[in-house]
Amino acid sequence: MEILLKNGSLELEDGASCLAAAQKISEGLARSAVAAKINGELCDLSATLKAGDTLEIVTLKDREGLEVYRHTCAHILAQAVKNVYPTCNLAIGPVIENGFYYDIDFKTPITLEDFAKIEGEMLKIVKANTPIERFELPRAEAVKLMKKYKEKYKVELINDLPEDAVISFYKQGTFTDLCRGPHLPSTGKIKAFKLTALTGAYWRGNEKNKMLTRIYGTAFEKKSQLDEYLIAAEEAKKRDHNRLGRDLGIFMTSDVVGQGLPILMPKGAKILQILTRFVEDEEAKRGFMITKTPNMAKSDLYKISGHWAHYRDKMFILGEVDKNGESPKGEEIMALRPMTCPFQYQIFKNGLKSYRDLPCRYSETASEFRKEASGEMHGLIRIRQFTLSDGHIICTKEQVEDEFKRCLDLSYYILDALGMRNDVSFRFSKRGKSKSDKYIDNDEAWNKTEAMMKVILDDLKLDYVEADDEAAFYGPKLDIQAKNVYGKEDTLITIQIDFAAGESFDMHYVDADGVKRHPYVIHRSSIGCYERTLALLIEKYAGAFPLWMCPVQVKVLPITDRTLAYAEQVAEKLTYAGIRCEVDKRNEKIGYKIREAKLEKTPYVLVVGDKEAEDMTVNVNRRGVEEKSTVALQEFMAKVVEEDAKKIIF
RNA sequence: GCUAAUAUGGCUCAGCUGGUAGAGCAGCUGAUUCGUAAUCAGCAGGUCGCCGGUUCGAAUCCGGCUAUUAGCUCCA
Repeated sequence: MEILLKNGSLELEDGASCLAAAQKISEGLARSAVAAKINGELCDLSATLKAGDTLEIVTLKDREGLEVYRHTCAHILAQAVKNVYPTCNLAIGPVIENGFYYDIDFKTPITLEDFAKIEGEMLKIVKANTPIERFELPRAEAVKLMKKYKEKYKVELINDLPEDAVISFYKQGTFTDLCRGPHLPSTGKIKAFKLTALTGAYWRGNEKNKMLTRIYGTAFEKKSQLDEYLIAAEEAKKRDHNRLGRDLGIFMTSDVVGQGLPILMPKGAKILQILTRFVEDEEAKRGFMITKTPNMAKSDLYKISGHWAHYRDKMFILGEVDKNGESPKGEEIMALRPMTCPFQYQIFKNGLKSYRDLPCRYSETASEFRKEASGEMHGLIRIRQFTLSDGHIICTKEQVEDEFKRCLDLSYYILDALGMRNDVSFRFSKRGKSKSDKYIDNDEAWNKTEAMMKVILDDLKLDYVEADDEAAFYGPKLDIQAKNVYGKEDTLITIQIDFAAGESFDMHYVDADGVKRHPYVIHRSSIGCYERTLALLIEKYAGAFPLWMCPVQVKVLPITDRTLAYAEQVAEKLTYAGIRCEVDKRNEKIGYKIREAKLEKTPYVLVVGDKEAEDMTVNVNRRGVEEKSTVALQEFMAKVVEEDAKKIIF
């Protein structure tokens, strides 16, 4: 029979396997093959071919090949765990970005110390080089088999498979696991693996279900690649803002202040001030009106906005309330604001608006408060009080598209200045099919707004992923996502269209035809949450920020006390020119001072000695540049001022 | 909130199976006045996160709380 390849064709015996095909092409290919694709479908190497099939051999060079490899490793982990702890129950064991995990229900909890034992058992399974065989069963038989092995989670999985699903199993020696596959032909193919973490995870991702034990691991083709990966992961941790930010004196936390309440120290506060001024000025240039609204309000406001019904458990409430959110004593209840929207709406409602007043663009550097669950806090990324560049554009239906695009343009501009434009991805966060009570109940509004946003996003040719059940309680969002050093993704910036607020807040404007109409609202952030953005900046630059956002741009180091006066004179001139600088006045050797200034990642270090003092020059050490140069102080100042204004990203 | 781990001077960490704390860096003092990533010496600094329990005796064992970290859930 004839089999089609990417380039050319192959003559094989009837019923030949993919592996046989690979062997016919070359022995080398057969050795490196891990799976195959028949007519584009990923399958085992043992899968048989039919005349006319298109065949592609998958190796570890392919992403899918590595996934098959890691998935097989997950099965080896499962088998090893079953060997060591026969009473445990297996749940699921998928491949993830950098490896795999397996969720397991242990009768008695295991610890990290048990990893050695499990890894040892895995090694035995690999060394035994057991063949891995696929077989299929009808549903009833499949359930029976898993019941025999007392795998209750697998039984549940089988029962939830669609009616027409093929139910397949993989058997390696005495171990059999429910799995769609494909897998490697035998366990001996695994060369380098390691178990990396031990955590908990809810069965089926639902917090109402039992929490299982999740074992994370990874596997590579070669030991050297595994080592490289582990070292890279260690290196990434050194950039972790939560460590670096503290080391560099950017922020701290205090037990007595509380969880999720970071304290920004002078350097961190300075960076935020620089970013805030930049953003507020840019917003003003783009027609935003700055507002300053209260940090708290009566529950009455949140009842109108829907927060009281949909968001109350995440709010800090001042005063005693019952489970319906009412004061048992009939007192006035205040709450810290989790968002700025309802406050800015009050400004719009102040006085009758004409269509000529629209779009009405409000923005504010707002402190917001959200009672995140205790386990959810993380450094500066997830906190309970944060500063959001929060704004609302109140406009006509016709203006929505243009205003939305302007919001995105502003965010692009800011991301460019931060050097982060290429670090983000886009998510269209919809309610989608999910209709839980966490969303405002208005199908028409949801459908209409989601459709409207999709048209805009498609028109912008944005490369976005759609995500159901990720919307805000009041509407869909365009989320601009960024990843931290651990690869965990968070929302940096969000732009949202709200179609219901006009009506629920009774906002209106008088249109050209004299009719009162409800406006549309765009909720948006330009730079996102300052603390979170700062966290990602620390990690991106490993603390070596672009000049314009450095809390200390220049450090002046006198060589001896003789030139201290000159150093101070230099610093005074720099400060007067708007350059942020410090003088290291300590009586230390110049090498010592340079070392410290460099560890602090100061962009410019100026060494001043007798020579420099004599002719009003400075010896310039640029961060990351080996050569040093002596230039006139005036010249240096002009250069730094220019560089600062340009917001050059290095 | 859940599953786990961790908590020792400002920082990084030692302190084995319970006998009552130690180093390096930082700090302070003195000497040194030095030309590009750590000058030398001395001093000081800790009720071992907090509260309770077991014990003749707890940094060490047990419980509770607080905080931190990874993950789950959630999310700007």
